[in-house]
Amino acid sequence: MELKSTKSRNEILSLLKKQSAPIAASEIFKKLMSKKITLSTVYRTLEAFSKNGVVKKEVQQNGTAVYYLASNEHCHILECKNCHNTIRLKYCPYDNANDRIKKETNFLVDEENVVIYGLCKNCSKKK
Amino acid sequence: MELKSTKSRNEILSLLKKQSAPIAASEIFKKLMSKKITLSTVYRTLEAFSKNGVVKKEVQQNGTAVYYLASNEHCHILECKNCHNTIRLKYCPYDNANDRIKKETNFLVDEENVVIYGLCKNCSKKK
DNA sequence: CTAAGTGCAAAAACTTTGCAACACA
DNA sequence: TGTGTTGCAAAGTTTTTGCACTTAG
Repeated sequence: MELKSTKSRNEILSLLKKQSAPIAASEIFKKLMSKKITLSTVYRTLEAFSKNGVVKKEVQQNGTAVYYLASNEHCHILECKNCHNTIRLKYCPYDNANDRIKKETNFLVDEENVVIYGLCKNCSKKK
Repeated sequence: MELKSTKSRNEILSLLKKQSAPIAASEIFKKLMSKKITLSTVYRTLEAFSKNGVVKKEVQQNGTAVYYLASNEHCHILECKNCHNTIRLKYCPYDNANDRIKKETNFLVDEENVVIYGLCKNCSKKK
């Protein structure tokens, strides 16, 4: 798997760099509409990037996948189910939990939700 | 929304009671094949149960949804990505993490993964 | 009786794939 | 030049929906 550099791939990569939260393939497709990139190319590129470790994929609770740059630092995003605003956490809230799981069961958690769903301050007040 | 008791619903409910891990709609359909229940009935029943709080739904990382009885006790299941064996946790490993998030950001986490993915003892050794 | 549930088939939403044309290294 | 990449259209999966018929309460 060589990973050639092409126009499409560069566009997709630089778009991903601009994102502050994971993005869906269809969104990428829409945002790069003017660049005439096919949806299948978007999917294939994202898959290639995934295999290469450049991006990570996460399937949301609505069933659609979102992608984000596999940056060096492991971080999490809180997304409000109501207003869809996001908060970026600068630490991993699950480190301790995963350590405990490891100690007690020898189970190695390797796939956490990067996006954590819930209600933000404002929206939880309203309910 | 009344939630009538029907043959199909009773079958699905008792099947759910037998499960030790979340199950997909297609699996329910297959297991109840002899009972002549349509796949759309399975989906509609699960949706009705969800709305009623009888079952919960979770979308896996492969994009398919799984369902489980909303039992009184909040628990988690560790699923090995390699061998697919499951371990049932009797506590919520994320309680502390969610408390901290709440304190620091006022964000109320309400949708955790019930199924946590990773590698079990044996499979993590092999790699 | 009548609102809710079901079967069937068709549609929807997202993702993958086959194949021929194309472009990077 | 040759392998990886792309476009296009078609197919695959899982889930949802419309409508006429049936059933529980």
